[in-house]
Amino acid sequence: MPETKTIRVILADDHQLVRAGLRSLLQSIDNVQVLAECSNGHETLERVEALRPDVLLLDITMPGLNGLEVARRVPKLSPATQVLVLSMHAGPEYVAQALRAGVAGYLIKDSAVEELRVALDALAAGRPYLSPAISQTVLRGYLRTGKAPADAGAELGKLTARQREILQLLAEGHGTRDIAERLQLSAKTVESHRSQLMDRLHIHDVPGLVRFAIRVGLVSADLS
Amino acid sequence: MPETKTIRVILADDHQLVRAGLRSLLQSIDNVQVLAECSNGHETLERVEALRPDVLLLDITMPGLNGLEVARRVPKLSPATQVLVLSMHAGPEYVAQALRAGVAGYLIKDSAVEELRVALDALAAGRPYLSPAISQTVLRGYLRTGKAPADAGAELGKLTARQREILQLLAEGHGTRDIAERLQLSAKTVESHRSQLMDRLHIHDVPGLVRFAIRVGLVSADLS
DNA sequence: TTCGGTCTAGGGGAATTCCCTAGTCCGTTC
DNA sequence: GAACGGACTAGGGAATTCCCCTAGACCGAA
Repeated sequence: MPETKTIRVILADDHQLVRAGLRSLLQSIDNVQVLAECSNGHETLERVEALRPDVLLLDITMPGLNGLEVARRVPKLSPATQVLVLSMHAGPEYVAQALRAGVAGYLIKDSAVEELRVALDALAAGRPYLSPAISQTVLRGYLRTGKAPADAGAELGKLTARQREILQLLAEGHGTRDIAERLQLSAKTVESHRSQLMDRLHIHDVPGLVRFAIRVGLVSADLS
Repeated sequence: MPETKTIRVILADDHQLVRAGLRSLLQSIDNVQVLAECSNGHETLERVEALRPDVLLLDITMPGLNGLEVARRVPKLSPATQVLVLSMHAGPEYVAQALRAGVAGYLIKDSAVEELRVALDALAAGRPYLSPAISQTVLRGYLRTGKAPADAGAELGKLTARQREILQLLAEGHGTRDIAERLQLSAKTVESHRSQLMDRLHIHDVPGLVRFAIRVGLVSADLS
């Protein structure tokens, strides 16, 4: 079926050049009309309320008022507006946060142009849209836990105290034997904990654990 | 004077959507011709060597082979090519790193389209270009310290190109065997590089390397 | 040409990790 | 109060990686 109806879009991204690029891209899609561009959260909310777009294409990382925060407030100002989040991150914690904020679509910045078109059509028709790359991840989380995967901070809460303790020491650069001595444990026990916490976080390499620990603030990147 | 000469550009950015947007934007500038798009470091180097563009428009954050690393290698492959870095960050440490890597231009993603045009013209004419927003910052840094803001990035300069490449892959979570396959090397060679770069950095554990890599911006803590 | 630095890679032993199993303790539930 | 599940502990054995040393090829600089 041909899309006869025009999709009215507001574009919000704090990077002017990226925004201009996206606008140029959107304008090349025939049934899309760009109503406005916004560069910060508050401006976005004003425009949404005034113009009532069909879709708000929204970057998450914006200064002042976060993209997610914007998404949470949109329904009150313009109930018919569907929010399509544009994010750099495919991690389940980011996706989950966005979904909790009530967004109808989640598109990774590393997506094909065709995906953008499909997503816009879906949202305009009232259907949700998730980037294929991430929907698997999220779906796996749903199936396993029966609910949305939590964000990074919450992931940390899923670990036991012992596991957090060992994760931190690990991320600080202490080896298995070292940790075992500090905690008066067998090296084998420390291995068990590491293995178990890796399973819980679904991270199975040490660098990944270190990045996670930094992300959730368990350790800082600038230790000696 | 009218710009009669066409500026031949290669566009490198790992986010497909952003890339498409920029391409669309570039194509709307009349004296610019986009020769190719690249999504990773090695591909970029190949294309640069093969196509010898006037300007390489280069995003810094790319997986596998860092944008700065790409910039460092460009002159050997195509001496006439000017590198125009596209970065989210205006901080002096980022700018300084880029300048040390030999880039001719530094453009913040939050720039006006007109700036992109001006920057391309400048580089094509052999003149350097810095976003006005950052040149103040850098200048202030110079004035205050009397020298380039060295900081963490300087340590990174102590490593060879190969070592930086392997450090990045390591910090991204790739194992020794994995890295060896990607770079078409023996696992033993990768071990050698790791060992040598550890010596140079005086960091002798993987978590420490990961934190270092994050600190200097070689990798981000929030990879999926 | 010589020299130093880089990139490559192997040998061999030490150390660590991975996968599996399993006992103890403790709080919750039926 | 007995059963159950989760947390914490730990070992065996195989696989993998790490560590230290050596060394050839190559290249640019002195």
